[in-house]
Amino acid sequence: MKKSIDWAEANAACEALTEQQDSLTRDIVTRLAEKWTLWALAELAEADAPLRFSRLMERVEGVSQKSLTKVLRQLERDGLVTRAVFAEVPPRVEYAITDLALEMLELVHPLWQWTTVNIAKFEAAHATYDHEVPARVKRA
Amino acid sequence: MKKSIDWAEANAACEALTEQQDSLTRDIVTRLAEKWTLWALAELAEADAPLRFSRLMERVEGVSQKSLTKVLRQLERDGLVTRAVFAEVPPRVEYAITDLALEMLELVHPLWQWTTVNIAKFEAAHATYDHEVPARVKRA
DNA sequence: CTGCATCCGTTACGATACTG
DNA sequence: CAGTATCGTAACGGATGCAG
Repeated sequence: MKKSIDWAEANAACEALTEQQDSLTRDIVTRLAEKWTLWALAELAEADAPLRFSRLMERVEGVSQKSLTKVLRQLERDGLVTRAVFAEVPPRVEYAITDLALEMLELVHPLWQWTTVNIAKFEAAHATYDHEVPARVKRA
Repeated sequence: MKKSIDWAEANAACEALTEQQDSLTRDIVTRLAEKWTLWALAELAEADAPLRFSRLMERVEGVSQKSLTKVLRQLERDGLVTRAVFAEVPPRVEYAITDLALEMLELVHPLWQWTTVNIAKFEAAHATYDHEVPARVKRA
């Protein structure tokens, strides 16, 4: 069960990237954990069809217009969603998830799954933490 | 190659969690992508031995003391690293990665790997994005 | 050596009001 | 309907100085 990562290989892969590519990799992964990104992607994936801005906003419960707009713009820039504007009145804009994003979600899913399965361990860790004295271990 | 996620099942798993557990799951995943968290964990995993604060700080290039301290405290609370204080002079504090964190890294690794392998696609997406008019599609 | 306290600029996010 | 503009709050993260 302990297949342990090959760090030599992993480092080699990292160093094969340009400075810029390495930075971009970091950015992509970081963005995944911004407050609404994963949620929005998951809703688009689950819908399995293009969604209008307002439909998507209903599903991503609690997001503000501003934040959703920003997140979607970023995802579009990253090639993870497509944005289709229809010149109608009233205006219609549809967002859809790309194959690239679907592939990515396939990899994020096991991580999420594992976290939910092991959530008890994290709860336990938090419960026992209080004992520790954060700063000094010192006696009086 | 398109094994697509079973959303019904995924949702069921989510709803089996308490409000608090769901929130904690989100927190854990979110923290993984905070600026230094993954990097610090990876260094501890690669070292495969406890590291002193200053050794770790050398390896996590560019991190400030403040940020590293904060990250390590959080990881300790989450049960992902252990912190051993030795009552010596000068003081020695050693950080080590836990099995829980190693298990987690196993799942994060493929995501990172995939991102580096597909980095060209993201670069391409960014390169072609400029054409789009972010706001109005309007004619003149 | 470890790491807390403080200052400070930047970014994230929400609420509200307004436009095509 | 789908944003943009503006405002205010909060959190992030670096730099520096100090303490045990």
